[in-house]
Amino acid sequence: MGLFLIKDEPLVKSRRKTNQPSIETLHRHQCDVCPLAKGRCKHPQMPARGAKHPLMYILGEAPGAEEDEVGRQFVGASGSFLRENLAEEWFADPDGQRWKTPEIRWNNVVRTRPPGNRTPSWIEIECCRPSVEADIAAHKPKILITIGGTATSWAVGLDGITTWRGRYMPARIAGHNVWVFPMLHPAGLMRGGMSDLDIATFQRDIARIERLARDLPDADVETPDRYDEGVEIIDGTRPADFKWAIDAIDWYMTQRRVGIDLETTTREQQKHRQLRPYSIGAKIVSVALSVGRKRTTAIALHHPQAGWAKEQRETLMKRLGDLARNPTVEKIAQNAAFEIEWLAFFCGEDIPHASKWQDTQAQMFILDERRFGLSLDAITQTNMGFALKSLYDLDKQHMDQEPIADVLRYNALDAKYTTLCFYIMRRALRSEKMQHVYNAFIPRIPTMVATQLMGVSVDFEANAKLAHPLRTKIVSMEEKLQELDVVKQFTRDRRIKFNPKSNPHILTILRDFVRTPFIFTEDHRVTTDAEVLERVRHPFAKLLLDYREVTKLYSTYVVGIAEDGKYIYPDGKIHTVFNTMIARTGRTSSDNPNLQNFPKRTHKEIRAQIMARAAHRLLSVDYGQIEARVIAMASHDKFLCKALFENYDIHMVWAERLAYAYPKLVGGTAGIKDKDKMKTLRSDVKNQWVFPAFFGAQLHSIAGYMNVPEEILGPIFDDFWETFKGVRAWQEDLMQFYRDHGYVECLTGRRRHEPLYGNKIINTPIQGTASDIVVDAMTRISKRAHETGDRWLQPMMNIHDDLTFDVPEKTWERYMEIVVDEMLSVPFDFVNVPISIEVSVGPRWSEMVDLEKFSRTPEEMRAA
DNA sequence: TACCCCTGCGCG
DNA sequence: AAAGCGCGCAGGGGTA
Repeated sequence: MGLFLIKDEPLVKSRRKTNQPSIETLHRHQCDVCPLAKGRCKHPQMPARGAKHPLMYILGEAPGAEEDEVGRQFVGASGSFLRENLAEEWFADPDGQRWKTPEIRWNNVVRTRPPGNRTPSWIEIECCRPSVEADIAAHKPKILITIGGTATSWAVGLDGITTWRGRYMPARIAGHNVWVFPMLHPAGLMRGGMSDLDIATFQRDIARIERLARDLPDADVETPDRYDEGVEIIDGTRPADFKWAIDAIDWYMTQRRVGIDLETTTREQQKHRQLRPYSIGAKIVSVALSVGRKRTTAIALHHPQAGWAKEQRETLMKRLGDLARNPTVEKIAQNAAFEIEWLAFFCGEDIPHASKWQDTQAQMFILDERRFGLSLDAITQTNMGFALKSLYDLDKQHMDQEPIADVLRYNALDAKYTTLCFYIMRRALRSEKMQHVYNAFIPRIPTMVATQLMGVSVDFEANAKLAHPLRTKIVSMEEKLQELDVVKQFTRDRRIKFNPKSNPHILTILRDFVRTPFIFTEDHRVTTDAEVLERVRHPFAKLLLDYREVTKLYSTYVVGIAEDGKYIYPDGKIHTVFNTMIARTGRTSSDNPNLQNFPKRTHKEIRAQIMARAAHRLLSVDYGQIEARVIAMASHDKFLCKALFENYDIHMVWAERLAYAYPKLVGGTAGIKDKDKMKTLRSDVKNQWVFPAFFGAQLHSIAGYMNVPEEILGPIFDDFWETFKGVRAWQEDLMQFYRDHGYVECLTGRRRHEPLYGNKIINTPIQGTASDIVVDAMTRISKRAHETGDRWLQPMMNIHDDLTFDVPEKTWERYMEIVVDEMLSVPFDFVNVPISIEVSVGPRWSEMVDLEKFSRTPEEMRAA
């Protein structure tokens, strides 16, 4: 037991320095050793106030000046703000003094005012802890409202109040269980200027507490004596272990739902730092299966201390694969993509879609998509009142190096608490009426894994062909830069070599030697970005721009995918990760490497490195104008819908209006008749005016992007919004919805939560819904690939509105037909405009030829 | 050395 | 504080 640092208290980061007193000393001597006791206060050691049997216990940081003066908590500006926002019902007290209430008790983490209202120190907090804990335990509130970061950290050991506000979690304080509701501190809001939206968030947080306070069941916290309940550990060292392990797997095979967690490793010191099954020396170290409290089994696999014979281990792996693909057993995992990818790699590529997977991370993402809340720590903390992973000190990258007993117990508890949290969050999803959103989300996880497993082929010759000239260019440009007068001046003056990648160096040169004013922005910052450098008429600026262009290409897109590059696995392929729970709008993101930002507009040749397999073709199908179509679906704007039905070019209309009003944009009145010039202007209008405006950009910024005086654009802009008044009304409705609910919703029901500012509110339902349409098609196609056993139907990439496939060249048209049909069969009933897609085909990614466009109206979709 | 934050820039 | 939005990666520069 000694190996595990499990304590009967929430996590508290050790802030102890060697020369400081121990926590025990502070807890024992309290005020006698507290630095604040020596200070001059009117009301030191302020006792808690309020109800004897409170429903809610409000815990602040420390008394401020006014609190100290009066001798009561929460009477200053922050306290008044808080009390004003509490509902009347908590203040039945007839004298109107809003602290003598039958329901609320008030206290602070530190009961004596720190000088100057500074944040109390660690020592001061610990000196006060026993008395505050004792008061809470004595008065047994059901709800503990922690105001601000200090109080929240005091109660549950969690830092980052902005991450934790808006959630609630059970915690155990001196043996008494409470529901902790972290709140932003009003003082912080006041410092930040108290925007309407911030106040609204604060008020909604209070309203949530008031809504839940009476209805919540009593808080329940998992205590350490229950950790090992039902847990069995099989390491293969005892004679009966093999039969025991096989019987266990067979038993789990009879269950409806099984939690599963893998511990894995890859060879040390290799170039891939990720735990991916494609890596050199990749091994599944152990597996744990669980049905919750009743039974959890951890089985060693490829651990050096495991006692299996080779055949025994192979049998176990095979049996594990059978369990994984068994369609009558649903699997529950924390980040299922990880388990699916490893199992599919070692036990069979049919595994992703063979059975249903549940994912606690996905549950949390649907309930509250904020980042940092998705780890198993955060999930056990919010659901069961303790942080699981932080209880251990194991090297997760190399679990085969850790003692087998530690690995297996850690593995077991992971699976067990993942399973228990799954059921808790399932109830939460149901009560929030979000279960159907989660259900729709889940199939995209195996889909993305199937995509990752497929991998992307790289042409190393093409890579080398790009790398050589780029390297030469970079070297020669570096030399040229050093020879410029301004650079020599810099070197002489500062006595350091100029580094063209260093912004401070560049700024110094531009400011002191080139002497350009352009580096200073409107908002009093300095920048050396391309927009600025383009305005500077000096060879230094030009050369630097060119240098940035080639170094960007070389280091971001070429180095890593050389034959020995860090993104190339032993199979010679890229296995990019497609994340489903990173982008808060619900879009996918791609990393290691990111394939979603490979150059296309100016240096398409970089894409030559990505090629189809032998005798294959790349097939790309992308949705045309998907976001504009979603705006039409969301807003029902008559003009926009009509334009999309009739293929009417809305951008050119406004380009013409603008050209007449401000001919300078096309080089004078003659330019209005010049087709090329108007085409360029149309594209600017589209990207710098129409779409930004649909996404909430204001006249001021748009006039700025377009380089048109506000007085000239203004009247046309008003006409623009008169034409698209449906879009405008939708934007306003969205803002109102957000104000009412504290979140915005995609048309598919997925939500994004506060705090949200300005145009994020407008953008999220658009980007999110568009992504849902694409990913849903991707999932249907991926499932079809699984069902038909046709692996080439599996998508190879998703680039937001695009799905790319790697199909046999002889039959590529058949694949195109299937893909086109699926992508045009959008199953959502909010579709009210035609959907259109564009197909391109080529031997490699730089040589894609546009082929055909297809579209389908909502009526046609419903008929089919 | 590892980690964080910043700037800059690629894509949709 | 204001801002079309959403990402990932490279590299500098500072800190523990």
